[in-house]
Amino acid sequence: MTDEESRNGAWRTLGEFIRGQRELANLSMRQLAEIAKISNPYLSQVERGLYKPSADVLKSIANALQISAETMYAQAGLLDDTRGEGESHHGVEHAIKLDPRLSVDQKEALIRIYRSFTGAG
Amino acid sequence: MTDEESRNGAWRTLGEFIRGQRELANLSMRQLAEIAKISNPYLSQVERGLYKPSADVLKSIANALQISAETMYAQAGLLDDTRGEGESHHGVEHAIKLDPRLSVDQKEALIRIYRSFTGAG
DNA sequence: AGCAGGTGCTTGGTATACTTAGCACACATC
DNA sequence: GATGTGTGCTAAGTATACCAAGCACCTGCT
Repeated sequence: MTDEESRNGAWRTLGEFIRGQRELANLSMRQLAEIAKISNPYLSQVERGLYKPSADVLKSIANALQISAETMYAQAGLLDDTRGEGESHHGVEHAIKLDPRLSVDQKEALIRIYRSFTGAG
Repeated sequence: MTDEESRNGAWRTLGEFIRGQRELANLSMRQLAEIAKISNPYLSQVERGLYKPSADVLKSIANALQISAETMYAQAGLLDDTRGEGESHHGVEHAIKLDPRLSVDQKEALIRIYRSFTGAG
């Protein structure tokens, strides 16, 4: 649910944004819905801010409108937070955390060693 | 859309990814759920790949785990991933090499350990 | 006047994301 | 042994994202 923002917040403008992009691309609801593989009534409701589409659908729509998914998520307020505040300077730690070849224990070990080298922080 | 892939595809690994990050952060399900403002049973189901969380929830979890929403979406396969995963195993070594806080010896040590963990190649 | 094909929107239902209550097991402390 | 607190998981319900069918309106055609 995440608060009441569900209905008032960025989702409203997201619908307007989609409608704008759709009209800009000279597509009817049915056309866009067809391409994005969603139903046209649903698209209608999304554009009027009645529903908040899932990221799946969002990506599909972005694709159909030939804009990046990132732009879409940004408009949806899903990327907002201060651009990687906590992690931006953790190049090594971040890379370690994301490495699928390492077990959790191995990650912990590596990070511990890394921090001992850099003096924590 | 996402017919069978809904349950077999990237969503499975997303759950594993979340679980890994959670354990790495030394958080229990209830703790993480508390921070991310979702219920712990739901988190359990997400981690086992039974459900695909909405972008909203995904962002919330990412936030709670102190990783960027983008990384989360990339893992979920929701971002036309142009980057992020390609660096998966070169990522760590590369990040180590680029870190200005590490001495050459320290870099060599870390990389050696890292390779011993991954079985090198 | 009629119908054919376009537009966006409403209705009613299904699938699934998500929650609250509670189970089953482990490890303590009494 | 009992009691309390931790863990993850199950069951059953609610909320909502999403779809198929169809309505109301407009425009052009014959």
